[in-house]
Amino acid sequence: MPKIVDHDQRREFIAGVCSEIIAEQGLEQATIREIAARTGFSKGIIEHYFDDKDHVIDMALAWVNARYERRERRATAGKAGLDALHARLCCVMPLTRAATQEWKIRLRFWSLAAIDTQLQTAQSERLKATRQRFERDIEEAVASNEVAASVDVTATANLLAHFVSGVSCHALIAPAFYNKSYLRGVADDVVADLRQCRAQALSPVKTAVFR
Amino acid sequence: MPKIVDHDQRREFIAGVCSEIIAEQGLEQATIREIAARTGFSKGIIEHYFDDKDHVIDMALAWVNARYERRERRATAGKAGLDALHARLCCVMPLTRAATQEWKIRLRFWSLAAIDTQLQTAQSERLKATRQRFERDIEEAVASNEVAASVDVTATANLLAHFVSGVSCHALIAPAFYNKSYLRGVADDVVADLRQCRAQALSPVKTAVFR
Amino acid sequence: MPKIVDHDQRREFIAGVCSEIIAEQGLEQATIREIAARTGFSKGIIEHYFDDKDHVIDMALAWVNARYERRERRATAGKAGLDALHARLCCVMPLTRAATQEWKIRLRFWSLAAIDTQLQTAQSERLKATRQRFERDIEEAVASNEVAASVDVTATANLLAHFVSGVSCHALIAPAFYNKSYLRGVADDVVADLRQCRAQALSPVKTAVFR
Amino acid sequence: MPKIVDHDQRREFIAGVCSEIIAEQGLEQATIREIAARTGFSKGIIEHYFDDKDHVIDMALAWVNARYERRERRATAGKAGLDALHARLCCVMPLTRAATQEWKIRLRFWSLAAIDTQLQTAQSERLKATRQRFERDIEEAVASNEVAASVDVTATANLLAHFVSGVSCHALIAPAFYNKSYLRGVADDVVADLRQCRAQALSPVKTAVFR
DNA sequence: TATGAATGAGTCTTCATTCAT
DNA sequence: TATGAATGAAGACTCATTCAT
Repeated sequence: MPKIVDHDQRREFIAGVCSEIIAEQGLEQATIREIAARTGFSKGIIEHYFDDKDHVIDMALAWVNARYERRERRATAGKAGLDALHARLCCVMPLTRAATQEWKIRLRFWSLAAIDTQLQTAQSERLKATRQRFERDIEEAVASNEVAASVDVTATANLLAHFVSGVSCHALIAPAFYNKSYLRGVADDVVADLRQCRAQALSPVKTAVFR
Repeated sequence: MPKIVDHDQRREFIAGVCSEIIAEQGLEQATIREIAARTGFSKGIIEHYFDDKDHVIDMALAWVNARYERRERRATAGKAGLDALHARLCCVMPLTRAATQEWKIRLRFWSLAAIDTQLQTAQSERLKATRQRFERDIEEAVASNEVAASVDVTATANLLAHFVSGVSCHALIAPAFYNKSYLRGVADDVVADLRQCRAQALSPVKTAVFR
Repeated sequence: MPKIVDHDQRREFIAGVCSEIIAEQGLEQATIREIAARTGFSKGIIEHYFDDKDHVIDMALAWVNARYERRERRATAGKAGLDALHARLCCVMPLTRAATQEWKIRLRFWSLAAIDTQLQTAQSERLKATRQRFERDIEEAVASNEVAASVDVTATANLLAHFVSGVSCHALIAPAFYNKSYLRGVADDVVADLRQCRAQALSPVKTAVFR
Repeated sequence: MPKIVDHDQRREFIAGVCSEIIAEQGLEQATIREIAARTGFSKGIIEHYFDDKDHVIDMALAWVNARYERRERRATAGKAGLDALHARLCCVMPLTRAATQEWKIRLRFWSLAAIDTQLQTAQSERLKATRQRFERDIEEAVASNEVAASVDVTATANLLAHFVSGVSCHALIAPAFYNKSYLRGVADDVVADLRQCRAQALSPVKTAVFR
């Protein structure tokens, strides 16, 4: 019998290394050769566990996404409403090495999806899921009277998603200016503003932004 | 007797074609060969006018940025305050073929800058300039009493920048959902919310978001 | 206690599957991988029963030849003279799926032997054996007075061999034109013409062709 | 201006070298590397003149076919009827180095066409053209009373084609037995037998073979 | 006996770049 | 100024073969 190898486990390992390369050196440098060198395997072994290079890349993206979701679940476990929302924001934004790595990869795949219609489905699905998690948080906040019922949940969730994507992108390309302290500040502010909605009992506005 | 050729003009032409390729087919497809084929020039001519391929790419980015700024200046000419801000937002967001093309290219270069520190300077400079234009608009709006003086101009400008980047990215990868009508809607809402600040005479909050 | 396996039987099975691949997809596609996949065995098992890939290929050719001879013996059993000859012709020509498969493989190995002197010995031996079977048929036909004694047996056997190889090759590359009905027709004609030799009592000519 | 190179001429040169490799070492050895080495060019230059490897191979086959036809035209120039037929037979059969080379290549492509339906069209077209040239010769022979009018022209042309293909194949794999002297002998015999048809005024038979 | 993990050589192809003309 | 000939490096992929288990 041959050496027993857990294919999934090894695939995961390779995918993880590949995602590191993508984050550090770029998608173009994620060559079979580089992946082999970094994993310590030979070039051929990569093909042994994957159909082709695209398969490795796809798995690397999936690996990153899975890791992010695991992290987000851990960060929001036991929390609800604005608390959960705050944790979620802090988990997405590039506040840790892992989150920064994820954004570098995400940005690259967005730039691919922007050009290739075929890739848009997967990316927009993920976007939708993110927005829905925000919606759930806000709904909980409304239910627990943390936020005024007049708030447009969907519009606000969308705005939050746009805001968090934008600030994260900006943090990647101007990390000195949009540093961790800045990121934490805007996360606090955003949640605080949402909470204030209840206190001031404002008339309902569509987006609840800049109100 | 050599043929008289306007070098700058030709460089601009080539840079423009190159930026089209980047937007349509991706940075990797912007090969000397492809650029030569699309421009109708021979391969050698390309490197005759440019140092090397990177030079062409750099010029393509510059060309796109220049075109954007020209467009923005035209769109905001004669406007001030929230009017100018609204025009600026509508000009940046992927509401036209040109703006969409620009975002595709911008996104790609952001994904490069996220990895390569050397490229961050140029990108963050541009980001700063964008924020400053927003600041000027808001300051004008405050001066003309369109917006409450209590607003934190810099924080709001930053938020606007984050928001517009985020929504533009999302529009690229989920164009059906975040379509032109959606984009115009959020632009209207954002400006309307800012204006409402004055009417309700709210207590000052730091970010003026989700208040 | 090791599993009891009939080596020869398994080798035969693998060789048969390999010959199928060669006939359907070509010699180049007859890779260890493909053979393993088609047989259901693992890659290692193939080389366990064979020295190396060439060994498998050689056995595949042998397997095809053996199958052909078995088929020919059955087809000519109890027959003699022109009857046997006719049966032999019909058995060789690509009139059945099996015969067609055999010709595809034969053609490929001929094209190898044409280049590699080492392979010519085996192939020319087989050619000689075929010719000799034709000679025996004709001798019997002469003995039983089916064919004129003046016929040059060896020359005629050679001609028959050339003819049958040529028409079979042509049937492989122009199957619509040189179809089964055509093949049966020329087999009938050839035998009929040989028989007519006796009736017309022609003066002996060397090749007895086109006379 | 760049060095002036006649593309067609260079393509022809490369195709010729490629056909040599195919004939001497086999189609599989006709790699870009080998072609480059034999031509003295670098690997890249091959791609410069051809779309891809298949293009080179296709051109090599075309080159061989063209050379053959040129040779056949020269050999039959000024001849007609059985004279032309004899010249044609001697030109096709592997009596010269060139003709032998051609058969090695032809055999290989036949073995491909036998498997790949797509390739059959071209090959069967060439087969048809060959048969038609034989038909023309025979018709001329009939017209000039060299051959009995009772001969079935098409059937005889087909038979000649089968015969010449078969004997050529056999000469490739058993060159010692079916040597040049043998080939010339059967060519003479076949033509002589056709001529005798007239002399003996035989009753018409369908194939005029072995009569 | 059997499996499949692992390796490395070889193939086609693409590309930036240099340079002779 | 302009062309494209020529080179060589690098990439993905396929495959036979070896070997540990």
